[in-house]
Amino acid sequence: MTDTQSQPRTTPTPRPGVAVPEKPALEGLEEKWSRVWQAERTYAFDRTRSRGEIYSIDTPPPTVSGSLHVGHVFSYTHPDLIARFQRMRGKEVFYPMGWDDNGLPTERRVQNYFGVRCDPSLPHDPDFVPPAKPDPKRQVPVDRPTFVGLCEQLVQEDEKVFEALWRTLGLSVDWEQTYTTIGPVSQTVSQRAFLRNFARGEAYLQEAPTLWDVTFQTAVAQAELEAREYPGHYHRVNFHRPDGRGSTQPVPIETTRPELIPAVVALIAHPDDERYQPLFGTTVTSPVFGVEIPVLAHEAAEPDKGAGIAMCCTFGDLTDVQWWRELQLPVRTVIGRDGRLHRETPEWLSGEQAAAAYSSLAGKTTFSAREAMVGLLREAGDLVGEPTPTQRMTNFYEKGDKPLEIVSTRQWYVTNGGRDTALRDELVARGSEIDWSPAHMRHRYENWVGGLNGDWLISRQRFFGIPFPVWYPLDHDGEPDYDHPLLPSEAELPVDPSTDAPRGYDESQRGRPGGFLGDPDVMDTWATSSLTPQIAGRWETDDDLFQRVFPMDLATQAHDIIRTWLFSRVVRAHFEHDQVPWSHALISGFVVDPDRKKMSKSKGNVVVPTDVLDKYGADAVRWRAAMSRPGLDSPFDESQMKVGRRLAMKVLNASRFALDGVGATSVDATAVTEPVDRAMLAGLATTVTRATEAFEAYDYTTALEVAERFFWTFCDDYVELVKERAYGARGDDAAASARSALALALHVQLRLLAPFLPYVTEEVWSWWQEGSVHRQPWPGTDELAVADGASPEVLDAVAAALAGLRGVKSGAKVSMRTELISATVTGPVARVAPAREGADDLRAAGKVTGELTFVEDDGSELRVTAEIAG
RNA sequence: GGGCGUAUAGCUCAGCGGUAGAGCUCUGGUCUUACAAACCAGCGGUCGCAGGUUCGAUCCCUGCUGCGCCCACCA
Repeated sequence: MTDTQSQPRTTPTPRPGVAVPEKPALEGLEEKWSRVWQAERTYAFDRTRSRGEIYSIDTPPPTVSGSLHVGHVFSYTHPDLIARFQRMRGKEVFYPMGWDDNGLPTERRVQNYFGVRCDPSLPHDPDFVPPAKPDPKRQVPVDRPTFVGLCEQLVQEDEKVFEALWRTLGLSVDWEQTYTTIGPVSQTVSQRAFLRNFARGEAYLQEAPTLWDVTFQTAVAQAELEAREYPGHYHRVNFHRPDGRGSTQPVPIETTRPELIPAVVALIAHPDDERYQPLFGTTVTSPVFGVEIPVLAHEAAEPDKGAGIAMCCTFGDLTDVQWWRELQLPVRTVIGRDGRLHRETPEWLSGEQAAAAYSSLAGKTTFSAREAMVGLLREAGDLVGEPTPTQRMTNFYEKGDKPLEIVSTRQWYVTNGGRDTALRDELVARGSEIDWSPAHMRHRYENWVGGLNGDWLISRQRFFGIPFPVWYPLDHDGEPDYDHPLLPSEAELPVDPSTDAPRGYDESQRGRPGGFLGDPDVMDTWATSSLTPQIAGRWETDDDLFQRVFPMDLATQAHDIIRTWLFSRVVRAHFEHDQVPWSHALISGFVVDPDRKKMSKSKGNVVVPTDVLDKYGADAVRWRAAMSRPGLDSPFDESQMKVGRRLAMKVLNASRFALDGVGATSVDATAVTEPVDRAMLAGLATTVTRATEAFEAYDYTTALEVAERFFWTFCDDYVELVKERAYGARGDDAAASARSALALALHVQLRLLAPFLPYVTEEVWSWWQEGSVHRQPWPGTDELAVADGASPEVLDAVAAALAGLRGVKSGAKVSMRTELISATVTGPVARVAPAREGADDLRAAGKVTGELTFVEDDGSELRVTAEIAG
């Protein structure tokens, strides 16, 4: 990290024709400088540099079809702060940007925007024109290639908007290094990684009960679940003992989902539950349908829940899946992929009465079927009492609004430790190889990995995604052989099995007995974005680049996607490269509304970033972003934007004073002789050290705080103290000292502030220096060697004394220009002695025309008395 | 129920073993030729509660309480 320290230092040599505007302003700086940066390729990545000289960054590809709020702007600013610091430290920064355009959010947006929906069974219509007036309630069915084309068309528009926003914000991304998650590079990388996972046994195809969203009609993964409160009713329902066996007493159970009674396969109670022990091993019959099912014992049954005996259906919840698997129960599916009960009467309900009852449920949604079933139970006399309302937690797809069902489907999985303890331990251990900011975010990672209960489901029954590079041979009956998939070679990638034929076949054999079937599914977007380091680094297509940037140095993201994006990248890099994908993870918090609620479109509390950027300027917004520390949520408060804007304005004005007001444009180190000047530079050296240490520790907030604090003191105290002298009030030598110190201090401070305020610092730099401030070396204390041996204490003490003089005037309610006939500074020797060294500056700044006396005593602080003229 | 975080001035947050800091707000003042969308000065806190360790705790330990986030919870 320190190997960049030896590069040559710039010195404040003014360019010919220093030009300072009469009235500097913030307006227009974003457009002016982002244009220059693009034209000059200021942030272009030089790929000839070695891995040790490169600093590479993996940032989240934003969902381009999603809506943006200020939280995104904040969290995207954070990696830029680090990127700019590292670049100034001499690192060649690899800072690409990706667009996440693949997946369901884009499909949804296209459906609404064009008023269409995808029907993959339709033949391709190359002349399709979307409806002129989209009607979201009557979406026009379109074929899959057309639908994908519409998606591609729309995301291109979205991506332009995003790039413009990021450019305005001043992200120092190399815009020649962009990727999209649907583009050919991502397709090739995703398919290649998948083929390798498959070859190593890390990816597999399995028919199994799957969490299923009935709205989008796709499987979803554990990481996409969201538990929400959902209203329902407990129904007490009688099961019966078959005639002639033991007691005729009914067996009541409680259920919130009576519509699943036709799918019941067993009643289950805890093995130690004495109430039900006599029933274990016997059978009961279901109400209404009269299906005979066993009563079984299992540890997962909880005696104090409901009636203490549960009805197990295939499948009502994840516990049902566990029972079905462990007790080897049959599958009796009644709910279809559309969330409705099957239209045909299931074969196990063959009895006349059962079939008749089922016919009143067939084809209904779960909601309607539940109502109908309650009616049937009531008629049969098997509903005990009335249903009682309850609120229960139910799993939803995070983007969906109906509870998930569990449907048995064939899906692709990637192992992630959810079913393999050894792998889980390895992946947990990977978390410890990452340096986390803040450190406690590692617990989130470990918590999530430790709690996985199944492998990673990567297939989705959707359209705008990367297809699986897989076909299945069809036997003579036209049945697919899923155990022997046909795979392309890596050289053939990318492939689309819905339009490409596998090797050894031709298109005419698609769907024919003896022919082939393309895998209809696409990969989930996380399956692609889990490979962003490989995509950005051009894994396997540009090995030279890849070895220079991978593994990366930094991953930045907000804490909500540790379980998805962060973890999935670790999984992929673990399998493919046997290492972590980056050494450091910087986790942002959220920007929340003033009531500390998460911003969301539905709550209507979203702050639109373009509004605040227009109103306060990019530097102000970046300042505010930098003030929110890693991992901490931060309430949005518009008044704080003003503070950042004030700082940016102050940089312009103070610079104008130094450069134009007193002509402090160059440095003569030998001229810096005045104690106050040397003290200021000594303080600046301390500031440089502290800001650098903070940045090295990824603590950009502290780096900003120390630089900013120094800058305000510099403006309010130092500049005020030396102003008269710099104008020449005490002769040429004293003025030269002040001017050199001012120029040097400005030169250093512009660079300290450059990562945070890229626009104003660049603007000021351009007034008097060559090149971009963002390509200058980060300041070092060696540049301030002129202050060696000096102590900041002189400036501190003189500034305190000046504050005392101001206090006298403020108390007397007179102008700061008012002259003082006499003044006395009293205090301990440790304060008075340094104050005395700046006596002349103090006299000038405080307008002390008469005697200025210093008195040492035993007091702990400086005290000032003064006599006002007139 | 489990995990993590957090509790400091009206607000947003620093500090973290030696009797509290910043910015914003608020109050009063100043048109001081870099800056009036500025500047100067000031008011404001028994550092969530209860124990413990220590010569001494806002800071360390234990417990409690509040708040936030993540996970689990569909009988």
